[in-house]
Amino acid sequence: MDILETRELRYFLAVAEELHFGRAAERLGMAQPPLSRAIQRLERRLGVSLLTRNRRGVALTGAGEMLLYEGSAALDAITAAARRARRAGGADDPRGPRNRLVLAVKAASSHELLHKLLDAYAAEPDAAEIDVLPSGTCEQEEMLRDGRADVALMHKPFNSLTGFDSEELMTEGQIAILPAGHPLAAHKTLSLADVSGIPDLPLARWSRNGVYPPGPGPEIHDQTQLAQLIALGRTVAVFPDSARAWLWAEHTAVPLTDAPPVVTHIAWPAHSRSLALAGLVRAATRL
Amino acid sequence: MDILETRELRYFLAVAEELHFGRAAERLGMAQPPLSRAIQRLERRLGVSLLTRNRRGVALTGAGEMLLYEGSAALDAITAAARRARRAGGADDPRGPRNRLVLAVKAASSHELLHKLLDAYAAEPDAAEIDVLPSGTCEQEEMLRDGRADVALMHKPFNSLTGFDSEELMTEGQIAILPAGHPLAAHKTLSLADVSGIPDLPLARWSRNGVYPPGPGPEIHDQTQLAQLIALGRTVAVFPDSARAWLWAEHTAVPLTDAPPVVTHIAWPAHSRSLALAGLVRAATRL
DNA sequence: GCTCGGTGATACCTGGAAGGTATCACCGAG
DNA sequence: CTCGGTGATACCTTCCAGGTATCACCGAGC
Repeated sequence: MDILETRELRYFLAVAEELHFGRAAERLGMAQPPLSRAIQRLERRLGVSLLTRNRRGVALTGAGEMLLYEGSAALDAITAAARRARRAGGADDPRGPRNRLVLAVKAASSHELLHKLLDAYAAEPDAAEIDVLPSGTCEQEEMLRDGRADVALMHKPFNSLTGFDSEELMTEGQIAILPAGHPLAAHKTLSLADVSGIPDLPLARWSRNGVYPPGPGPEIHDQTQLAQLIALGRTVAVFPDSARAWLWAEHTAVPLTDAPPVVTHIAWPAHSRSLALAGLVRAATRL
Repeated sequence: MDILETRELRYFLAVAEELHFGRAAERLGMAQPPLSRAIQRLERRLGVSLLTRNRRGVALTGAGEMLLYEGSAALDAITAAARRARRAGGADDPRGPRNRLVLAVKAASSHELLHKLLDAYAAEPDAAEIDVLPSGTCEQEEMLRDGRADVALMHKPFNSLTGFDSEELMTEGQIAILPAGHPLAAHKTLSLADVSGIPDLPLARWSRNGVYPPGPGPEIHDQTQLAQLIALGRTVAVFPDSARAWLWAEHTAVPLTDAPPVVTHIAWPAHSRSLALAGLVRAATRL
């Protein structure tokens, strides 16, 4: 029943995502025929057909869709197990096995809360070492799932907390960051509608999992680039209040009245049972 | 990095649980030498030592403990993926792929709520078929995790809901079920202390994952056996209020004043995204 | 209609890994 | 000092994963 090898799962996921045996094989660094055979074997073993091969490509069956969903989670769990075991044994640490915890934080988020958290935790007795791992926009969930991180700072409503345990740390409003010279910068407050429909100032677009939302605004790769584009009067961006910390003289921050508040949580996989993690969470809730 | 094959993981878990290569190999249906080699290979590949082999057996290192924890979850996720894919494809259903949902319920729990739930859901348009899967005491969590079930009725505080999403359905008090002739049966109410310290009437013991808690009372395998033992005046048991449904004439139910209330939840894996499941949960919350 | 490009499947071969048996090396208990 | 019990090693066999060459199929062109 559990005759599903990691390798087969990896192969299937590649095909299910590419919907093309040739490209999937290339991505896996192998030839196409063994890949076809592996999938056939898997289908035979499971007793269901996962893909329909018709003219012009491949489509997923119901069972295939199910295996794609559940299988990605399972593969994440496996790589997480391997990674966490390696870390616990100090495999990537020349100083040998020590108590450490990897904390994922959005690269663009405020340093203030993070500093307070790290200081508070470092003061605890038997504090583990914390590796701070900067992550892309909304990448923290994936990092927790596949074991690159043990705990993360997440921002509702941008991150989804399903499957994780979490504690609320902080709530803040959002601001629009405008070029200082722009007429709208003179306002005391703005609404989302005010900043989303400006013809000469399109909203900046952040990538999410490598994909950019559609729209006229520029595609943003990092915070410095964004800051520059705003300073040049080319775009406007919406950020949590704490972004004020990195504003330039050429920027103006205006509070948004109707933007949803951003709630920062500390979150971790629900099954975690680590003392170091418990200590960090305790320190966080005491902030 | 994710070079951790399912087979290797299964092998390691067997050794980690048995702490003995010979017994683990027997359990896996293989000879001991290839098992030893497989574990060595795994340790070399991960770059950490998982077990310390000293005189008189085997012990887990820190990395080994981590892999035991995370690895069991990962193996569950894999078997769940395989099982759910098989089910979605109708592999074990001669009538072919159809929309079904497996609901795990504690075998001894009340039929009343279950009936109402199934009836309410069956009335929905496009209702999937529900397979009701009776489970042992507190086995529902495991069944959700390894894919034998898609959704479960759980009873707080007996079941842990960590890692699952859930909705509360019902709260009830607990009762002591006594032989009708026993002096205590005359009381209007009792406390936990009253029923746990009776010399001639030791508390019945249910198995949990095949293990029985220590105590003088008889080991119970099923509800009928328990009912008989109570009727014979040999034991007493504590149950949620709804157990009144199956009492015999020789039994007397007495409410417990200080027993924690039992809350029935409908629970499912947090990552589930099935329409049928959503419908069932909707029907459940409307009860 | 026929070819052509692109798809996945099949045939066949080969190297390596997984598993089995026999045996060793080690150590603690008598 | 042996003996029982442990895990490790040596060596062999089998089988499967992967590679190359090729086929079978189909839709789009000319």
